[in-house]
Amino acid sequence: MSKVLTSRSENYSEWYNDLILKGGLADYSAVRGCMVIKPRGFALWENMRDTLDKMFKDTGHQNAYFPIFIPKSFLSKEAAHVEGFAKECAVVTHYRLMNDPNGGGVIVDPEAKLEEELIVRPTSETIIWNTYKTWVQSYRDLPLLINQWANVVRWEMRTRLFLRTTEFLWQEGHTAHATADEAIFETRQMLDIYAKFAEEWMAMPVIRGVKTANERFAGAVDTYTIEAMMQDGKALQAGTSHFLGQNFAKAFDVTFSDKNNQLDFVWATSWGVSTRLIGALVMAHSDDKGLVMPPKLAPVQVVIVPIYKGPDSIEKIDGRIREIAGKLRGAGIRVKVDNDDTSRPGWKFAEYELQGVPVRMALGLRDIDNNVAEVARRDSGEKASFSLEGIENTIGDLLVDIQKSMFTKAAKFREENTRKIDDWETFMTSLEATPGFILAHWDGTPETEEKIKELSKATIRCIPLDNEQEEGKCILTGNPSKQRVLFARAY
RNA sequence: AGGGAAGUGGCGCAGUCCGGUAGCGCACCUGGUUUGGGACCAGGGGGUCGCAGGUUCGAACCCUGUCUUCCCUACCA
Repeated sequence: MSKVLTSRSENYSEWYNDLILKGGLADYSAVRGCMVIKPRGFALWENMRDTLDKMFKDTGHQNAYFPIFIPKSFLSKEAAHVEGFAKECAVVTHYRLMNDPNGGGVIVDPEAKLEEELIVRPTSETIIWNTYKTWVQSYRDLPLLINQWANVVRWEMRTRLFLRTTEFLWQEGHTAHATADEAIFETRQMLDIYAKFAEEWMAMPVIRGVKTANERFAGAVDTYTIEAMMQDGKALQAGTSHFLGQNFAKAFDVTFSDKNNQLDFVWATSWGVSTRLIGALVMAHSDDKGLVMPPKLAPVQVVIVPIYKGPDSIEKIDGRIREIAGKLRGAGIRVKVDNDDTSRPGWKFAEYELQGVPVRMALGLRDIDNNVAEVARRDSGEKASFSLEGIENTIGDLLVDIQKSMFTKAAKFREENTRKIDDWETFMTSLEATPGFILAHWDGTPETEEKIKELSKATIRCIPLDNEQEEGKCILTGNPSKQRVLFARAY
């Protein structure tokens, strides 16, 4: 057997790329920095999307859609916002091609220059707030709770499948409120929804926290984040929720009359998660055999592989398998039956492990005679013989257990790789030797944060919410500090 | 943008130093035997060697130019 995957310990980046490509989630595309999401990867995204979408709607949000193009002038209305995105925007300057008069292919028609260039949205705050201006007049129009599922483009220098691509899919929520308190509540509520999704659906423990000024979203007053630990000990920002204050309302002149007929600017939030979640899922759980999907999101939860012994057994086995698959589906389980006769069982076993299917059932004549199936769980690799009597309940319970075990395992890994450190030397050696999360004191100044980043490549991932207050001395400067913050190297 | 490497069937590569008309593994197609951990045998199809010039009787190989991609540094969901 030739080696299929690079091992985690050998080369973490290559391992990750192999998982995506060979696990069939995505491919590189003809366009630099962009990727093709393949059906298997997209099915995973759809499961994520549908789950999140329901959570958004359960909290009163509605979906809408805004244009992909943003007039250049919109971007200059909020100073910090431009600053943050200007360097990575794709710009549309022309609207027509023509045949090259000098022969050859087509060229941009110089006559067809746009009067005002259009930016391909890197995020939609500006075009949305320009619209909200016309939607909001009175406190009766508030709150405005809108989400959009869309693609955005950020012209990054270096890309990485799912984690950082030039174009990516995401959802972005944009809300408007009458009071700051209400907007802050919304910001926190959406952060909690993201955390719940990460932990209960992705089986990925996250730390909720607030970003420091340096790491804040361009144009936000406060940026909240969920940070997850990947298996190489690095941090990944998995979702953000921003309290935007009145910044965008002021930039786009969005005002409303309150009950006392007083005019005020609205208070805003925005929040988003992207296809990066797929990258997070892959890096958080997979092993050297391939992907490991949490049952709640896995496009296929159970694969049934028949084991034939000569052509006469096929009919007998297939009949029994259809029956079992029917029972499982009846119990709401997503089942695939692989009775493709062109590949052998051993190949299928390896393939579904690569794809991360949580449960595999193998069924041969031997099993049918004993009224059992061989059941293997992907997360631990354990195999056992299960009675076919009430198999739908047994498998249902098993899926629940796998979901739970995956979370427990990831949480344990995070705990083992999170340390409290109080001196600079240990901080540096620890980052090199055993990457992970470090809880350390910081004097609260952007300068110190910047200096630490420069020296160690570690950034403050967040100031955890409900953080324990504790007197201490800054890891770098020795200045007084009131609490520990979360440091890590990050993706 | 600065430094490093690579472009050869669908994928991964060898061949380049030393020029002689393209090969290996996987995948694919046909037939057969198989099927409880990535099967085996036999036969078969597919590449103007990134592109453009040049040197030469002759270029994947030498020379010049050019384009592209990947890796390492700064930004980011």
